[in-house]
Amino acid sequence: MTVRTRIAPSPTGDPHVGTAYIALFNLCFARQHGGEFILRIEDTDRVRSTAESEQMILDSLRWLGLEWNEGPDVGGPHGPYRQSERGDIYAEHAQRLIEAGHAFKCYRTSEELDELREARKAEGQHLALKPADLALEPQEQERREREGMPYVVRMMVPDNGTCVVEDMLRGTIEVDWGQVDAQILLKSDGMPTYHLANVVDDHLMGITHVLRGEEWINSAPKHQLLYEYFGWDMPRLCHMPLLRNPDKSKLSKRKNPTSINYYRRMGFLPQAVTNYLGRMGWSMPDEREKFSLEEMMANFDIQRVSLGGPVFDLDKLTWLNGVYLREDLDDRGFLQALMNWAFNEEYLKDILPQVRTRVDTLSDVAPLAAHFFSGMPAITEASFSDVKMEREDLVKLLQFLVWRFESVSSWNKDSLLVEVKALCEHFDLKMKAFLAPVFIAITGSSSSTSVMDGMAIIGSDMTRARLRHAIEVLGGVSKKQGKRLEKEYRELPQL
RNA sequence: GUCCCAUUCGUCUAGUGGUCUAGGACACCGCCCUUUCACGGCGGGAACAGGGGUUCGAACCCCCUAUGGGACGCCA
Repeated sequence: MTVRTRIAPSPTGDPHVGTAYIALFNLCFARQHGGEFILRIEDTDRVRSTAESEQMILDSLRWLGLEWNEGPDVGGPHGPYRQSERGDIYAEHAQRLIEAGHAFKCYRTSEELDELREARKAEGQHLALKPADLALEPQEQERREREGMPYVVRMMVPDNGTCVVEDMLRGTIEVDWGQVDAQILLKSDGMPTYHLANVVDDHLMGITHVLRGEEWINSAPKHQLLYEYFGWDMPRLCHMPLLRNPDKSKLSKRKNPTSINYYRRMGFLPQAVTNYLGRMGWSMPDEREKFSLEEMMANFDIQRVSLGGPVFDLDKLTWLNGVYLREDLDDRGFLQALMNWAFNEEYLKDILPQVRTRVDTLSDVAPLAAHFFSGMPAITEASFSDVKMEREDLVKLLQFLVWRFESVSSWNKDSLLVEVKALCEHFDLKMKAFLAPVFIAITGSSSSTSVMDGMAIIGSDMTRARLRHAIEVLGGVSKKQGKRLEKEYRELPQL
């Protein structure tokens, strides 16, 4: 048995807890059956993945104690789709489908596609674009081909009938082919989409089981059809429930800290995080709350996965972490954990330059640098009383900053400065005035180390979490207010 | 809008037709322990979404409704 999961790198390289969650279940499932667990990072867009962001993801999975196999090199662009010496296996396979009449070149422009979709929507119909909808008049097709216009390769899909897909947990899922569109297989730049790449290299790598997130259910018919077109055996599919925010929506960084790095920085023990993830939608046969990865693998049974999307509950994770700290560590172990966490040369070397020039005695260091070693600062609305700004404007400023920070692709001082400057301009504030409330939100006091450096060091999730915390302390944003702010934010000129 | 998936305490869950006046955990509340605060111990409130079937019997099987989520990209 060979089980695999694919992970999409995030632009910041921050590995999502959802990624770790899926990886954990893949690993347990594979090990339980004595199989291999293959992890593949993929990014056919090549906008997210850099050697650095890839490394960050692998590092944090390793930190959690998850292990994986490389899997065979099937000759395709591996990982972030590097070009292979052995040629482009995806283009070759797409060509095979075209020759067999299972795929076709589509010269439709994106404007035309928008129109088609608009028309669909106006009719109140389903939105799927079928091969027949996309077909051009033969002369037009020929013209565009002759003029070398860009094209994509799409798969043929039946117009109607029922597609039956088997899921290991959900049983039979039936989808009307009319709902399934003529999926793009090869983009106009020649790169494969997930759908093609996933099928082709899973087959070549001998994958027998695929455990992935529930959001892929709707694509399963396309994948199944591709296997049929190629005449290959299809791996068994299993769609795991999605981790949720407290409001039940799909776990997102907009509403929660979702990065493994946040939990690491926050001082959670890797075994506690892994254990907690293992309790999401799953339970040990004896229902115990605390178990190691080994125990989970030994007792694993995919059928014990419950399908309701579990809400990620920080309180319970925190409690569980406390249990580990108290029960599993003696004084020595605790010290070791502390050193592994933050009291090590690697972390301290980033902080010391911030601190050295600002102290007169060594005993000044701990209070001054406290925010590098803590979670949410102990602040109240009164903490902001020296800032000459209305409460509402304060909230707006912090909220806008959070939103801008959400899209920062590479978390370092320079890119943060770009965001801050942009907002200074928008609010017509000097940098100093703008940063005053940010300072309090991040460091918890009105005098400390450089806040820009501080944010760079504590990382994106911790920074956003503290800014959000400050917003809450200031009374939060009501739904109505949030909508208004969002509208204003969207109208900001993008830089 | 269309389709798909789901639905047991506020949250994570046990439960796969009788052992369910529904069990455990987090959170909350109370009491005990304690020179404070924690930890720990004991206890409490708190759920089968609703309606129809099937069955001697339904949290469990079927149907409908409701609610929630997901998908509908030259993202993954």
